Order: sequence, then C-alpha cells, then structure tokens
Amino acid sequence: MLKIAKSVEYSILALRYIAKNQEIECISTKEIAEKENIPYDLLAKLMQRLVKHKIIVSKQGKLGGYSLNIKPENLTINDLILAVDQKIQLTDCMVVNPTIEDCGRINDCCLRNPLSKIQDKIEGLFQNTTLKEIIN
Amino acid sequence: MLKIAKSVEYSILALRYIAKNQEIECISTKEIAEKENIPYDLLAKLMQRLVKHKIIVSKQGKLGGYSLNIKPENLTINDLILAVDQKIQLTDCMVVNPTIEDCGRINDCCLRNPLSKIQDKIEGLFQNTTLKEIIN
DNA sequence: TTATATCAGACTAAATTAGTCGTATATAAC
DNA sequence: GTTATATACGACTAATTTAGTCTGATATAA
Repeated sequence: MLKIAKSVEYSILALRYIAKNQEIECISTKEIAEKENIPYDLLAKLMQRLVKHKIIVSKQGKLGGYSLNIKPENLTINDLILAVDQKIQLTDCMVVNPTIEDCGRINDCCLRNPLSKIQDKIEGLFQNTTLKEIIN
Repeated sequence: MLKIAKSVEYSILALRYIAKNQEIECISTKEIAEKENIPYDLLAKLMQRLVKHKIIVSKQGKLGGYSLNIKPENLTINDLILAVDQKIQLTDCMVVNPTIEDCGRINDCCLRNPLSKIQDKIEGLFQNTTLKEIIN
C-alpha cells in the first residue's frame, strides 16, 4: 500500500532524540526506547545499522551509547531508508538488469520504463528532505 | 519497502489488453488471464472492482466480458490505485483526524506534517500519470 | 569483579498481500 | 427448457514481508 517502514519511523525518532540532547556525550538505546516508546530490541538493531552507515557513532561498555556523526541538515530521509530499510523499488523488475526471475514479462514489460521514472521522482522527494526539516 | 501492489500491476496489464483489442466488443477474464499470465481468480476479483469504480463495464452470461468505460488518457494511475488497492498512506497517522489508535505520538508527532507533504507529492506523481502513458 | 552498555545474528509472531475456492446469477446457443 | 460459459460475491488459505524477541558475545567504567 505504499508506506514507509516502521524502522524508518523509529530511526527518525531516535535521531531526533539524540539531536535534541547533543549536549550529553552519548545516549543509550535504553533511554531512547523508553522515552520514545520504541521496542528496545528492535531499536537496538536499528542503532547498529545506523552505526554501520556512519550516521551515528557508538561508545561501548558501561556509560556507553550513541552520538550523531552527521549534521541533521546533511542527512536525507533517503539515506535513512537505505540505512535501515531498503532502496525504494516500486516493482520487482526495478533492478538494473532484470532477469525472468525478477519479471516474467521482461520482453514486453510496459511497466518498467514509466514506473521507473515515477520511482526516481519519489526517491528525489526523499533525497530532498533532510532530517533537520523533519525534526524541527 | 514502498512498492506498488500486484493488484495495480495486474490491472494495468488487463486494461492494456482490453485497450489493445478495442475492436472486439468485450473480452473475458479468462482470455486476459491466459494471455497476460495472471492468476484467473485473482484477476476476476480485480475486474469486478474495476467495474464498481466504473473503469470498465461488464456484460454477463455466455460471450460476456468487459470493455473500457473510460479513455486511457483519462484514467490516472492514482485512480487505479484507489480502485484496486488503497489510498497511499505513508504512515498510520496519515489520516484526517488521527486518534491515539492511529498514532501513539499524536501529541508530539514530528512525522505527520513533513511526511504528509511528501505523500501529497507522491500522490501527485501518480495522478499525473495516465494509463495511456503507461501502455504506449 | 560486576553492572551496564553495544554487537551480532538467529528466531518467532503478527500483519499484510497474494491467491484460491465455492456458490449464485446472467445470457447466448441449441 | 437445458446446457455451456460468462460475471458476481464473499469467505477462506497460503505465502511473503515486516515487526518484534531472544540468546549469547564483547567492551568498559566503577
């Protein structure tokens, strides 16, 4: 039905929470989960993906936690989607070189070209929206 | 992951098939399903939704089938999405008057406003694309 | 040494989407 | 009238995806 993943929602909320508390050196998953009402285990997984994508940095051990590694105005929602979910893909055939596996109709696929244009524009919308615009 | 429903894909393929064969009075679900490789029962259900939304008209009984009730250039992909799937809704809180059921964070929902703008633009993209543009 | 944090990945549950089935009704052809 | 073939309708099941949970490891401050 064309909706964004909960993982993207939760990530935005978590990053907003960290951004709002930037004076504190680092913030734990536990605190964010409690304050933002996000399932702890799920959020913990998302935080790790955000670290892998260099969006936040972690500090391990007691008193550990996370802090931002990028300014909210430099992080696009599309970056976030790529980090914690997957690239937008309107249909199965929206891949670089679709095989018969991806699309049973490659030879006469009337959907691929027109929909890929729409897909690009949708991606553009998310690329042109930064975390800063969302959290302010 | 932001993808369009199979029901929308199948509907486009079916409408294209009917459009390509407009000289024939009406075309059966069986023929479309076979030629376009769409599960018959599923397509049958979609055809009925398209009838309900006045996109096609049906003729019952033997030799029955469907024919277009609207010119391809006057049918937008958004109309199709509304007919066979559901309105685009990026998050649960994208409803007119969100309750606590829709969004556990209504009081401080930083997502609703910015994402609803993006959602409107996405809808606009599908509204500005007609069936004709797809099938040509 | 202990408490509390991240890290990693397998696993389960819930929800959504796709597809199927059974039965009723309409109509052309015979 | 009977038969064959079509749509109409709605319940049901299966498959897939998404969301959430669990188990165990490592890191580090106190």
